[in-house]
Order: sequence, then C-alpha cells, then structure tokens
Amino acid sequence: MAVSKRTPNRPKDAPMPLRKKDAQRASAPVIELADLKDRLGYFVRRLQVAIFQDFIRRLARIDVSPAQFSVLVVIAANPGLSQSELAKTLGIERARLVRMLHGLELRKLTVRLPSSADGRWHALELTREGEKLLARAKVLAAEHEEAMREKLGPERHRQMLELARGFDG
Amino acid sequence: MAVSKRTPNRPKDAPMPLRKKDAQRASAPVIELADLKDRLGYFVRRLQVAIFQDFIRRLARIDVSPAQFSVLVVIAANPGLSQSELAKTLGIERARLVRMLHGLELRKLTVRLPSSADGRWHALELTREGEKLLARAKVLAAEHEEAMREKLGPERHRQMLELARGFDG
DNA sequence: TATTGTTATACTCTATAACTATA
DNA sequence: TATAGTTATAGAGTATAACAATA
Repeated sequence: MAVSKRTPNRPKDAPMPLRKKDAQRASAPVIELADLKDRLGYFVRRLQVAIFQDFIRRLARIDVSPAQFSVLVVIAANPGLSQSELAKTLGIERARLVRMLHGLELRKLTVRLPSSADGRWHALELTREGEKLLARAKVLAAEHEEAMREKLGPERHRQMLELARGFDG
Repeated sequence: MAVSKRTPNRPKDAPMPLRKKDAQRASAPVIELADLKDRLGYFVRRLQVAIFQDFIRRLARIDVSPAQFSVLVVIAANPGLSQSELAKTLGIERARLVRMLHGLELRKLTVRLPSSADGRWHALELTREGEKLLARAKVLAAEHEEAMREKLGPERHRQMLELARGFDG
C-alpha cells in the first residue's frame, strides 16, 4: 500500500499508481517478521495459544478450562493437599486459586475439608461428581492431544513434549 | 497431611498422629502431576510464562511488553502496513491493537498516517523516537534470548526454536 | 454488501496489598 | 512473627458486538 509520508506532494484525489510492492501486498500480503524470527518466546507463545484454543474448544461442552483441568488432575492425584501446595505446583496465584475453587465448589466438583493437622490448611479433594467429570475431561484431553499430534506431526510433537517437559522453572 | 474426611470420628482437639505421608510432605512436598505429564500444552504454557517473565523484567526499564515489542518490530520491517495486516500477522484482535497503538502514539513511538491507496486504511510507521527505542529494545531482547539460551541449554534452545518456528497456525 | 478502524462491554487472568485465623 | 486462606483492587488480555467511514 502507498504511504502518504513518502508521497507528500501528490494531491489526495490524484490517481494512485500502484507500485510493485502495493500489487504484491494486495494479492498476497507477506509480512516480514524480521527480528521475531530469532525470539523463542514469540513462537512458543503462538504455539501455546494454538494448543489452548483447541483444548478450550474441545472441553467447552463440559465447561472445563485448561487451568481448571490442571487443578482437577492434581487434586485427584494428591488428595488432601493444601491450596498453597496446589498453587505453587501449578504456578497459580493463591488469590486466583481461591476464586477458582469457589467456582468448582459451587459446581459440587471439589471440597475444602478442614485439615486436622493444621488448622490453617484446607485439605482438597474431589467429590464423586468431580471424579466423574474429570474422567470425561481426560477422554477429551486425550483426544485433544491426539489432534495436536496430528497437527504438529508425531515426531515434532514427541520432541517438543520431551524438550518442554525437561524444563523446570 | 491428614484429611478430616478420612478420620471423621477423631475429635478435633485430640492429638494428631503424623503419618509417614504427612512427614514427607512437610519436609519435601512432592506433588504428582499425573496426567499433566502427557499434556504438551501444560509444559509449553509453563515454558512460555517463564520466557515472558524474563523478557518483561528485562524490558521493564523501557516499558516495552512482549506484545508491544512484536508490534514495533513488525511495523519497522513493514513500514506502511495497515492495522488489519498487523493484527492478523501477530494474532492480535483489531480492537486490542487500536488501544495499543493509541498508547504507543501517546508516547510518540508510532504514527497512523492516512493511506493514499485506500481511505479506510492507516499506514503505520515508527517515528524517529520509535526507531531509537526499538534499537534499545532489540539489544535488551538479544540479552534476554541469550539468557534463555543459557537457562535452557544451547542445544535445547536451538531445537525448541527450530521446532516451534516450523509450526504455523 | 464488505472492510477498516473505532468504541464499548463483559469476562478472564495477573499482580498487589491488606485482613483473619491459626501456628 | 510467620503462614494459609481470603477479600479487594487495578491493570492487561480476550472475545463480542455495534457503529461510521469508505470501498
């Protein structure tokens, strides 16, 4: 497209001669990423957004977000753990977790039991209903993972999982 | 830690015998990730957050976010492109980009020039000040990338960049 | 009618700080 | 005093819808 700054003396109503660049962009715009090509964060972010979009879409029917899924999975595998432990494990703010658990509790999926070991703690557990929903969520999450494997290619998927898994904090 | 549900008959004020599990968690809590270990999205998300945290911290002194950096880079490499093209390229909502460009324009870093090719378009460009700030940002971003290379290990960094870069949408 | 940029709204997430109760 | 959970707030990001100007 033409840039006024570069043709400041041409009247605005004059016919606009298309330069080669204009014609190219009009039919098949190829935008240069330049320095972003060397930024790992840029590509990891784009990949993460794409993965989450697929996950969110597939688990929309049971209304489970990626964060909620991770919370349900970790509680199920570590019944009785505290909110602080859970928050630290998943990198969620404790304050955020409070509201999240409130929502899950309203849906009768999780419970905060008083810990008999320390009066300040809550022992987190899934309800029977929570376990049943998690079972359904795991099926959908496995389908999501398989879709990602197909989209990325099995070999790239395997390598990425291995590389990302090996990274801790 | 002890879970009340599992010892419902013990009075709350009775002394609490520590089971082995309790003692373990108190000293070195090892929380099981279970199913999350097979979720690429989980690890990619954790990695992306870690990368962004470093980037944000390093570019805080010039007040440039990852999204702002990507916008400045792409405008600089494609002067005169439209907001729609920019938004589509970076996966940013057009409505979001409007507010972002408003902020950058208030800081005299970018300008929206009227396009002489199409009255609906704005031709985006950096100001001289925007170019100067971007130059500084690129230096800090390169330092950030080097830090990531060290943190991940050069080989993992190279492989991840190659794998993630090869993924499109 | 379709597109570009814009405004407005609601919702989620992040980042803080402060408060309570318990230790 | 230190910690666990809670509440409140501000800011950023996402997702929509609707609108005016222009094609």
